Amino acid sequence: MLRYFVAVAEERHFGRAAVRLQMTQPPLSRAIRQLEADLGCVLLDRSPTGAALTPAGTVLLDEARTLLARADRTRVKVAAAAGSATLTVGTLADSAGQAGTRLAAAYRARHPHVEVRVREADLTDPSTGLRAGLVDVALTRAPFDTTGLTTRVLRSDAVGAVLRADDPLAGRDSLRLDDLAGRPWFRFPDGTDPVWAAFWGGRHTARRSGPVVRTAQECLQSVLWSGTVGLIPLGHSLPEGLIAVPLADMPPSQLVIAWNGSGPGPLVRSFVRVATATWRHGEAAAA
Amino acid sequence: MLRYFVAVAEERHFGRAAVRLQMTQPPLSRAIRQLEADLGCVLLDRSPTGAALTPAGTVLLDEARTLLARADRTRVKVAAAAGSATLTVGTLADSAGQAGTRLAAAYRARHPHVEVRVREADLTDPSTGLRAGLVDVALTRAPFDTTGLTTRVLRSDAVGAVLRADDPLAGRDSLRLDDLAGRPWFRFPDGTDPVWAAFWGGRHTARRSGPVVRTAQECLQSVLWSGTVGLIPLGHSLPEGLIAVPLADMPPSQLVIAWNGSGPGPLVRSFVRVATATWRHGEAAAA
DNA sequence: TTCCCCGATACCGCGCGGGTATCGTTGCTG
DNA sequence: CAGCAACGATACCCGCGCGGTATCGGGGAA
Repeated sequence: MLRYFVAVAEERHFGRAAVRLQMTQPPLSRAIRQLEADLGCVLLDRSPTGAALTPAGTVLLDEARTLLARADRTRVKVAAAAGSATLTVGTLADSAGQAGTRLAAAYRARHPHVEVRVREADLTDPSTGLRAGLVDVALTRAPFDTTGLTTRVLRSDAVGAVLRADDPLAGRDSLRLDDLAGRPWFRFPDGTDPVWAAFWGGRHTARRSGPVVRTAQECLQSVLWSGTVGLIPLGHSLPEGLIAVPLADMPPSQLVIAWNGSGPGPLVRSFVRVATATWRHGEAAAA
Repeated sequence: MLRYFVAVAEERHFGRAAVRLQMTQPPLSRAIRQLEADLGCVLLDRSPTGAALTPAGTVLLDEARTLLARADRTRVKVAAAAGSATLTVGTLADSAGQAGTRLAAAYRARHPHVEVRVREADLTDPSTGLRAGLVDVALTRAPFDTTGLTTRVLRSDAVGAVLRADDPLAGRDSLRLDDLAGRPWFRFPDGTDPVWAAFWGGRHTARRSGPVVRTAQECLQSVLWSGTVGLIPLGHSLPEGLIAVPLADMPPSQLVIAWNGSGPGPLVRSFVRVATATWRHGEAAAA
């Protein structure tokens, strides 16, 4: 609230202040009116050319700067008193995409004093790492063993088959798994097959032989080098020479955030919060 | 938020702090957890015997007290810079009831520097007073001429007929206007009859003769002294010897807050806010 | 006089801050 | 040691408020 006022007072312009605050003008106008009602006096003189400070507004601007600065210092002092803090994030190499970058930036901005460690993981790792305490929170893709964990779906992507550009099926705009029958398949790392089998139900996909893939990139390479079937959530960028065709009868792939169910600490709670917000609002902004 | 933390930290007990803050324990617990997530560290050690401050919590308690004190001082300074302020409230003598007392207290608490003037009014006065600028905001009863005004209904009361205890109809638990046919009636002050006539539609109630009443109290006295029909919103306390019987075919009487439609000042906005909250939450609390 | 710019308003949807009901744990006690 | 009481946590619900988009009114400038 006070930040809003400071922005408007410094810009002397509601529109520019809204831009600075990364919001739109109407709610900002309303917020300032509410602040005025709360304090019981007019803070700004509105005019078609902008806004000017009243005497009361001038006083408040000074005080608000002081208060906000002091509040920031308080955050630092409290963090210092709490001692060093560490958060270990487990992540599948490319599962988060560019929103993951925004998440990292947002979280660092909010908790500058927290040392964030990243642990790359394969498909089996996130859940075991969480249970073992090696990882505090994980960004990964469903399905995996969730016993004892709390999860939240961040986004859901349709899955496509990855084909070489010269593949006879490459021109189709939609495929079914049956179209890929007989082609060589890949395997997931040890320990994940049962989960995937359950997830896919009767779909005859997990095989006893074939190359083991841990990430989408390995899966793509496998298409190029081993000629296996490739699967990837749509929207990922593909190497030259590969094409993704939507698979009509594949369940969507879910990007999931997961953490240990029992008593997550403040850092984990905050991380989940920021992550949820990042994917909720951020996806639209990125589009 | 900070007030919540200070309360818990001082009480070292969530339940007692919730009482002090006039709220319940669960949302308070949640708010503290959010604060912890926001700051990225644990502030309180919970135990079955209460809550103890962590080092970070100790630091925050001190800082929070300073910040809150400074914020209070800021309110005062801003109000002083704004100069003296006056709000004139127009009210029908007894229309607000005891919730009006709570409203006055709440508003005074929020704006100690504002001089609130009260202007008693009769049924015609609030709307003319508002338009003339004699009154900033009015608590009155519908209907009245609302052209150029903004109104909000605060509560709605069924209307009853007031009878002397020895009246033949006094034993009934419900009446219709026809039951009162032929009885002497009262008049409203000059200028209100057209509005009331429109409000009541075909109901033959406004008469050319009879005593003029401006408030419910006068209407009651009229019953005692002139033997006229009396009308009153149910729930008001009645003098000895009078009884109110619900009138089935009378529209409910609405307690209304009204103000000048064009650009209400901060004080009026705040008043409307506080009044709305008072009647929304306060009525249940008073029951 | 026309256009344009700025702030205000109207309206909508979702998340959050309130609420109630209930649980798990723990320390006390008979 | 078993039962209980107390405390904080959780689950769930609801209404308000804060965000958004679309649009308006009203002064200045050309």
